[in-house]
Amino acid sequence: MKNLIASVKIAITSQLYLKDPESSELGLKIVHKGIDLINSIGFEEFTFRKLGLEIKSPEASIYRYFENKHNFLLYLNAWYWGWMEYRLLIATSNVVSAEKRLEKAVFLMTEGVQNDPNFHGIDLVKLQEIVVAEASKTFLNRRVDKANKVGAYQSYKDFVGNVASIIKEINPTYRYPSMLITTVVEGAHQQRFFAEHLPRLTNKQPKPHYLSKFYMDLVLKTIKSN
Amino acid sequence: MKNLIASVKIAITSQLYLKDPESSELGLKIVHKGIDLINSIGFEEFTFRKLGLEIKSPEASIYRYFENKHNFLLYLNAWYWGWMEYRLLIATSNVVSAEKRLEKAVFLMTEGVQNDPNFHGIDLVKLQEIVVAEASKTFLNRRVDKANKVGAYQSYKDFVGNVASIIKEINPTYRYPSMLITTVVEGAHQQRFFAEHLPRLTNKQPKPHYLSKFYMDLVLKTIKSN
DNA sequence: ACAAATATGATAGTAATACTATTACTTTTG
DNA sequence: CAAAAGTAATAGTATTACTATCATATTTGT
Repeated sequence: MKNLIASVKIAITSQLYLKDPESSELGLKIVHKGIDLINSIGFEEFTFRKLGLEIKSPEASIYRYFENKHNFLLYLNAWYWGWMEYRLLIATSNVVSAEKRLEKAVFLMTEGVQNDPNFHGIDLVKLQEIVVAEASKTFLNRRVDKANKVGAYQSYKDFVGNVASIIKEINPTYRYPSMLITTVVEGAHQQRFFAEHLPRLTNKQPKPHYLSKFYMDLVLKTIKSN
Repeated sequence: MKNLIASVKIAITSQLYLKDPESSELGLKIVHKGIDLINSIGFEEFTFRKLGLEIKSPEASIYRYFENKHNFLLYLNAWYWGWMEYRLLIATSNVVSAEKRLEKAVFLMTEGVQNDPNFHGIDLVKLQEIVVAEASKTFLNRRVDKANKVGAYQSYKDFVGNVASIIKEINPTYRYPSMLITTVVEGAHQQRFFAEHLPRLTNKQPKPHYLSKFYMDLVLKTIKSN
């Protein structure tokens, strides 16, 4: 088997899979084509049977990697936030000004992937679209506490923790950094969805980066005065 | 049949049901017990078969009122926002100061139902819990455009429109009122959920109304300066 | 008061989903 | 080169998300 592991590997708790999908060709195919399929038909319509037809492998083979489609979505979500942590690290290292680092973080949280659209063979544009449209389903259900216990949301928490410490640098007395960050992350996702489907619930602007500007303005005003 | 319609009726597009559930005893039972059941087992686990067992009526009878459980959730959501509009109207009428009206609106959007817990026989505390935990599923799916066309989100849009016009009164040049409001509404829902299940993603405080204070502060700072 | 319309109950049936199980074949590896 | 591990092929099950049919009960208009 050729080496499938590149220099940077996104670490994901082994509790989310039965067998590491990055350890075999079939596993990688499941992830890559799974992203394509969820992106094209949506998570509700997505089944392992359909994915099996796509990759020309039986449904049962996919079940050897993931217990069910919910865990597959948890896996993709964890991978996404692991990758976001990595991007945050790169974007902020060697930047002295905390405010500049915060700006980079907000940009990452609110804007779509642009360059670097492929990493470890994963289509990052599609993966991000999945996270925007489906990620809230990873926690808005009765399995959330169990999933949390096995570390399903660890990389998301770490990301939020990292941005929170930037805010603490800027204003050490500010009491709600995590609340503010998750409001921005989930808010930005919703606004992007609304802009496409329910425009009256948002205020789409023609100018580039209006979303990150809106949220950056909101964050700075909120944490600075008082 | 006795009169089931009280003085104020929440108007809901007839496209969301096959037969108006407020027009019969069975219909009301479906709605009341349906709220109880979704609240207790979650929307994924909820089926019309289970609800049928609860109300001792066959599954098929429920299908005469709602095409499927997704439309049932849309109906509950529409009802909730219709009721919120009504609450907003009551809370803001005869209040001269726009800022005071905005404060009341933010309070409604971010705090849990407290008094008035029963309206038309509907358990509003449970209904609100359902909206917090499940409402995003009403639009985060492939049927959103179809549902939007038949007016499923009308009362939510109206509510947002009403609050937006208060913001416009305070700052007529502010460009993102709807974006700001939906960020607050969806954000507050998420924070309440996080406080219970993923505490590291929020900053829960022991003091009362910390959520509405956080969001009121955020809104005022955002719309005022500049 | 009574026929017609309407609402509900009882029951059955179907296609698809979300899995589990078994056995056979094919690679990889020590 | 044999044992172990991975994959394919196939079949089977319980549940879900409906649809259909027919009998019975209730309401309604005249």
